[in-house]
Amino acid sequence: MEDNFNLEDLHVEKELKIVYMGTPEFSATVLKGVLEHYKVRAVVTQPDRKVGRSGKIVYSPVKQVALDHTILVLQPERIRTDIEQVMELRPDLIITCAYGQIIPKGLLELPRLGCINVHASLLPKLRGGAPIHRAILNGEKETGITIMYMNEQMDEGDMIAQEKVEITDTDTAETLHDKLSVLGRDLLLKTLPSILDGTNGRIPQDHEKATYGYVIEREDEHLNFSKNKRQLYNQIRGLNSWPGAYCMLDGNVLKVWESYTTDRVFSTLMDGQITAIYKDGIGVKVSNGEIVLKTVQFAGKKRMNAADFARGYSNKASMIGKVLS
RNA sequence: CGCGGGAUGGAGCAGUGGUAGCUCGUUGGGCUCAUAACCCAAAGGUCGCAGGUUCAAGUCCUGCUCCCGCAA
Repeated sequence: MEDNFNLEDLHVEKELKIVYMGTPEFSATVLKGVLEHYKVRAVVTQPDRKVGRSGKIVYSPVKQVALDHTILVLQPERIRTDIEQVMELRPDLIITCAYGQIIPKGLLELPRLGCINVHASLLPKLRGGAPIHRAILNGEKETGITIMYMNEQMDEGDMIAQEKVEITDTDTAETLHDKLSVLGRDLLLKTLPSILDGTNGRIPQDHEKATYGYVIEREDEHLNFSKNKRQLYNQIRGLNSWPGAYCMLDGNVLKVWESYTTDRVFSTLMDGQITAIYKDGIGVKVSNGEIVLKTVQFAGKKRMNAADFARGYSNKASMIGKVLS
C-alpha cells in the first residue's frame, strides 16, 4: 500500500465521497466488498422495523455492516421527500443496491459521478423488486448482474456492465441469491475504477425487450395444482428460503419448501389430490403428472420432512385421497 | 402490549383429573432366493421450566422460556 501511495491516490482518498444505499443481505454483501477498497462517507438504509412476533427491533443487514465499520447511518422514513441529510453530504457518487425505496430526482442529479445501481438480472429483463425469485419462477436458465446508471424510471437507466450466471435445476432463491450477491460485489468492484475515471461504457437498454419481476405477493406464493409439475417445482424452489410456497390442507396453510417431480401419471385423480405417502414425501397429482412434496410446514408447526408430517397428521384417516388446494 | 397455533421416548403425533399410548425409526429374533415387505419381541419418557388447585395433574389455574402460521 505504502509503496504505491502517490499524490493522485491521496487526492482521490481525500475528495471522493461515496454514499451507499441498500438494505437486505444481498446489499450487505456488496457493501462489504466496497468497503474493502473504498471509503464510504455514509450509508442510507431503511428505518429499523419491528420484526416477527416478539416485536424485536432488528437492524437491516446493511446497517449492521455500517455499524461494524463505524460509518454514518442515515435512515430516512421517506427518501422521496426526506433527502436533505444526503444532500448535505455532497456525494460524488451514490451506489444503490436493493435499497427498497424509489430515489427522487433531486438525489439522482446530485452526485457528479452519478447514481449507479447493482441490479440482480440481465436488464432489460426482470426489472423490478424481485428479480432473483422471478428468474426461477419464470424457469429461466440464466440470469445475472447489471451495473447501471439510475434514472427516474424503475431499472431503465443506461447499462455500464453486465455478467451472466447459470441457473441450475437445483438452484433455489437462496442459492441463486448467494451466487448473485457475490457476482454483484465482484462486478461492481471490477467496474468502479472506470466509473470513477470516466472511462466506462454506457449502453442504453432495449426497452422493447423489457420484462418485469415485481415484488412477490401473497398470490404468487399459492400453489395451484392445475399448473404443470415443472411450473410448480420452479415455484417451490423459487420461493425457498423466503417467503415460501404454500397450499391449503383442511383449511390450514401448508407451506412447501422442497419438492421433486416424478414420471408417474394419475389420470383418474383430481389436481391437488394426494396420490400416495412415500418414504420421503407426499405425492400430489398435478395437471401433467405428479409432484412429491419433500419438506413441508403446517401452520403453527416447524418445518419437517413431509413423510413425518403425514405420519403425525393422519392419525385418524389416511391422507391419501385428500385434496390440497 | 397486533391475531393465532404449539412444546409428550430418536422422528411425527394421540391422550375424557385416576396404570404413559399410536404410527415410524432403533436393537434382537423369525419368515423369505431376496427386500425398504411381513411376523414376534425388546430397549427407549423427571409429559418445555417454575409455582398453584386437588386425595390424585400430561390433563385445570398463574407466570416464564423457546418454536411456528398470519398481519405489518
